[in-house]
Amino acid sequence: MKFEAITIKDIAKVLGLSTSTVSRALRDSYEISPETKEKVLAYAREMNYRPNPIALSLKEKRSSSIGVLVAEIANSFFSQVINGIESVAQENGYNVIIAQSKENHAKEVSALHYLASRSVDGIILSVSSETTDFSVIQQMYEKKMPLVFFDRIVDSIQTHKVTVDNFKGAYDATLHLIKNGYKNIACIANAPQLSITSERVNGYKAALEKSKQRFNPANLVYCNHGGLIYEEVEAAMKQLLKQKQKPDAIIGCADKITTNVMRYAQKKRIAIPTDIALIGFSNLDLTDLLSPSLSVVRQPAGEMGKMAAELLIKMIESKRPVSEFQHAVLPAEIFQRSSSAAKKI
Amino acid sequence: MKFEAITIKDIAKVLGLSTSTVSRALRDSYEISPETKEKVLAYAREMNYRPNPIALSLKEKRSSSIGVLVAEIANSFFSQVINGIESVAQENGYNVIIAQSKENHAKEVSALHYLASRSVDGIILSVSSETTDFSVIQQMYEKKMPLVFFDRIVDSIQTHKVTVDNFKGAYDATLHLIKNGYKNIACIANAPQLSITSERVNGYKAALEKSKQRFNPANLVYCNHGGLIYEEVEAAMKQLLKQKQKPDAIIGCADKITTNVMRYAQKKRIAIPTDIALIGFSNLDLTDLLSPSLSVVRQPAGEMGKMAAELLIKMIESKRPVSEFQHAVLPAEIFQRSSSAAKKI
DNA sequence: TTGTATGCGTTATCAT
DNA sequence: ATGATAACGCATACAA
Repeated sequence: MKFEAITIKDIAKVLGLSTSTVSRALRDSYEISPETKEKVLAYAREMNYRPNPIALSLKEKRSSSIGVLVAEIANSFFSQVINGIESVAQENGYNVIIAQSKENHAKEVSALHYLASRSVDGIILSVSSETTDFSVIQQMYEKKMPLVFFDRIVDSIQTHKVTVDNFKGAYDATLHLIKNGYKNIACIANAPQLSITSERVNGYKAALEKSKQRFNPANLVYCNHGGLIYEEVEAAMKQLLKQKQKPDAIIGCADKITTNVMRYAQKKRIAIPTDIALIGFSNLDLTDLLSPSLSVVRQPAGEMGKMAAELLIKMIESKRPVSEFQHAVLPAEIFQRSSSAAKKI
Repeated sequence: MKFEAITIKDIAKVLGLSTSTVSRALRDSYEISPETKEKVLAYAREMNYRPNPIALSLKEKRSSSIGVLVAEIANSFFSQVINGIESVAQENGYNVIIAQSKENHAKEVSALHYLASRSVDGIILSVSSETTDFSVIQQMYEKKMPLVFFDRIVDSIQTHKVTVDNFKGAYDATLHLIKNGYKNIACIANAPQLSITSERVNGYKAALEKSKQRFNPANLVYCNHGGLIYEEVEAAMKQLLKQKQKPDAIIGCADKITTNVMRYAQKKRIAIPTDIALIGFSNLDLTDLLSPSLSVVRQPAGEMGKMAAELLIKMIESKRPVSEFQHAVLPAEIFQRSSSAAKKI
């Protein structure tokens, strides 16, 4: 049997006061005499009184908790985002409830219902790579659930959004390869329906165009599960490498795609970057140590989380419906390893 | 203004029934006539009625949420553990509330108070590397808050514990180096007050002893912040390398220590394993791709999380106080990269 | 079979 | 300056 926490009622009984008096004393109301106030405060401190947040939630019709929906917690990008969210939430007296979709639409829907049924005050989310049907999200939006998208956004829903400059990240990465003499650059992208995918692919294409390299559609392969499954990336690599004109470099458009390309290269004894160069989006801790095999496009994940949490909390706490929605676009950073150390370029 | 969810009272009013009848009909009570039941259920379904979990919590004195306290969410080991916890929690109708200590005792204490004040039904935790004073945890324990420790446990508190076989992990790792001909193996360990630290250090010492190698105290350095700060590991490396008898191999006893040793080696242009070998505890995704620079001791993090969550939920839901506490010890796995692929040894 | 009343912990409103 | 009461949404002991 669990320890019963002390309540206002307990304090009232012991001190021979009414619950309302105690409540007011604790909230430092002006209409309570200094002596009573002192007495109540002293006793409350002594007994380590803490207001019951659940009772408070019931009364205030808010739970002081925000839901976070990501594809996969055990993914460095998402865990870094959650890290940022948690720190801001904590500062503002909110708690963070985590749910994951595992890149699966059905799980995503059930997780959203789950969060809503937990009466979170708002939700920060990144849609699963599988999702093409946004009706559940749309529904929550219409029911005025405060939402903030990050990374993988839904264009058709008008709310705060936080993303990185995916276009520029991919553009810079491609240009980086071109400048280093690569002439036949392939791109393994995430699921085509994701906003981040088209942005990155467009950056890739734009860099080719600007450098007068022709875009070859055979050099662009999509991974519908975001590279989560190794076999998916393996198939993509096989497809790319069976061409007569084999690519001499690859852009990996997601964490998992990048690492699975490396895994494939290792398995097939393809040397990076001797046989083929690789630059990838990745937020893994070690990626800057991996070179010379790899250059890395790193997303400011913690910052994204913080910003998303700030926007959401502002949204929750504003009395009137928000009229102006922000779309914050943060810069990605490209890291390249020189002979000595990883350096930002 | 947020959408107002439908309540039992609303249903009762529309259907001309009392709230208790509706409540009972929804819970499929035997004392309600089939017709009434049908009517209520149909309307509830139509209106997409969901019971308010907060009201339920207030009534039942349980929140159906479990708190998780880790050092750092954005650490692959912890995020993998959280991943496991979340999946089990979800299955059992619990939600997961995250808090992090950042390896700081003051933050740890405040996070614990925070979770308790959020009236979680139980807490899964791994103590911060800084912590030497367990009085707050002890207090919660005495107040019957269900607790499950994982990884970094507190021996003096009698409750369920989930750890990996740290002794054997370090023992095997050391033996692995010895078998490969290393003669002067150093160990960079975590904070000395952590349970995992002494276990790993003991495994290291035992392997040396068994192989008739003398343990040299100068070859053992502790990192009080768990290697979280790069400078800490840098200092440890400098200390080790300034000896006349420089070590020819290093065991890194934590994720961050391992990667920061690599970072140091890279910075100082020390080749791994040519100049010095390294085997480290690490749960990073890429570590098995890093070789030949590194062998890795990997912890079954997801499993630990699942097991911890199962134990905690069982504990929460058992009516009587638990009499027998489990201490589950899971095996660690050592990975070594051969010329072609990472293989488990 | 159904309805009424009470309580979970808190605060706001209305007395006194 | 303080107390009594109602309300948040739900479940349940007790009446009818």
